[in-house]
Amino acid sequence: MKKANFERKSMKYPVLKNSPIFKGVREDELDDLLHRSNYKIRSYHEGTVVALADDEIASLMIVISGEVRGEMVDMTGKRIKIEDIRPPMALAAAFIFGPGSRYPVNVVANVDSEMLVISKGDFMRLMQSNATVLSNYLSVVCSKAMFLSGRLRFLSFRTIKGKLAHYILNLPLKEENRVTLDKTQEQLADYFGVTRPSLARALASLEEAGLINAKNRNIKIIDWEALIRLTHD
Amino acid sequence: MKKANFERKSMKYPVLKNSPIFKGVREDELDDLLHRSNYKIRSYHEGTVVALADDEIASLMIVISGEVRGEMVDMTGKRIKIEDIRPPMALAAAFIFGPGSRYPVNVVANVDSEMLVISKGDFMRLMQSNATVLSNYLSVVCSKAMFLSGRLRFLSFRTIKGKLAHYILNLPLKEENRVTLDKTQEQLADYFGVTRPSLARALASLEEAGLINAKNRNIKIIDWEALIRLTHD
DNA sequence: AATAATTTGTATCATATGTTACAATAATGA
DNA sequence: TCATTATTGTAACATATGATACAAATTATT
Repeated sequence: MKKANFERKSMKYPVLKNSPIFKGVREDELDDLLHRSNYKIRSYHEGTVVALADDEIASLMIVISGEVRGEMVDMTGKRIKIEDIRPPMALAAAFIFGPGSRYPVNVVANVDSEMLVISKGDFMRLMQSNATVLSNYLSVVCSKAMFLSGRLRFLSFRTIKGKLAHYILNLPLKEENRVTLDKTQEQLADYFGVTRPSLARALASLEEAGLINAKNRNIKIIDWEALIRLTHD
Repeated sequence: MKKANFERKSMKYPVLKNSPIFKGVREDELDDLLHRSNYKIRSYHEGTVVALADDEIASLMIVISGEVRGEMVDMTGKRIKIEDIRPPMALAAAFIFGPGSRYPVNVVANVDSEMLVISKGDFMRLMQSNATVLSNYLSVVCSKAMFLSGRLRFLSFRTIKGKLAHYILNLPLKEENRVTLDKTQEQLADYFGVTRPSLARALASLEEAGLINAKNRNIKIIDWEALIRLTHD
């Protein structure tokens, strides 16, 4: 027996169902929305430029296939990769509707890639016509703002011990007074924006001061009060 | 002759016309929008709590009259003021629609104040029905994200000289190679998150190294290349 | 012009962190 | 099990910055 009878017309870009912006929209509805939104598909060969830093942001662009990267170029021409963006994520989603919004970095295709492109105006109309998309997009932008705000507060701790205390206190408790670091010291140091030996020193210092017991990545919290105090410097 | 003939029904809250969220909406339209949005007015006496840190954000709140402040309370009970919020600004506007969004700080009335309150759901419907409000709000949130992102990048400069170089290079040119600092060293140091003497030292150091000539707040840029190089550390 | 209040320039000292290097330990794979 | 690699613990030193203090210079006010 052929399955054809049970098949419905498949989505053009099924990956969009999982995108932060379109998730929760019914398939047929999504097809319809897109169709009315004047979307375009643009293809980029490996290594070609998708957008240049300081280019004005004219559209919402979502990676459909392949992979692109954001990168900065310093004076000497050296490239610094910022992040990879894979399907079904969008470029600079939280910046699109800012006044005079421009791409903060260069965007280059890591491999042959396709982007779904919807102009700002069309996308705004799309949000007006579909509450789910509006809600999704607001969630994306607000999340980004919250993330950035949190990161900013985190970096505003002066000392490494302060950052470390904050980090430890926000780790999930394994058991009574025990947490486990989820990154290597190397990764943690990078996350903190400090060097690895300095981080190790801070850990040792917390232990020497009797605030914690650190055995490999397992940490037993001894003095909660003092740890909390460190996050208030 | 009486003026009454020429008077039209005045707006209930004219201050809203200048709010980032409602600006550009015609008066009668705004009245109508508000009326359909189930808005409420809440009054707060001086010193009373408008919202507590970690309270869930249930509504958009706009200061109509008076003044409120965001403040953190540290362990010892000491209060640290974050910012004052005056009419017609909103509370935590960029956080409202984040998943599980909560107030990041306590909000307290500085003086007797009134707040316009619209529930998240009602405000979202309002945005769907009015393109100007939608556009305004998106602009507010995206601007915030851009601001935070820029601030983050700024703070990621390790050295004070790096921050200073970046700051100087982004100042508007008065004339050929000349810029003017728009803040006192005190304010600048605060903005950089460093101490005032350290900032002065950094300035002196740049001058001694021959990158700039600093006379009071007037700065003459001598070595553009070297300044730019400092922003790439 | 005289005086007061801010703002700026410096100095000294303590400390946190970066830098580099190497050994010790743990994790991984043959 | 052994060997290899990755991770962690420390050390020594240089440097940037914080903290504090005070004098000089500038700006505001009378």
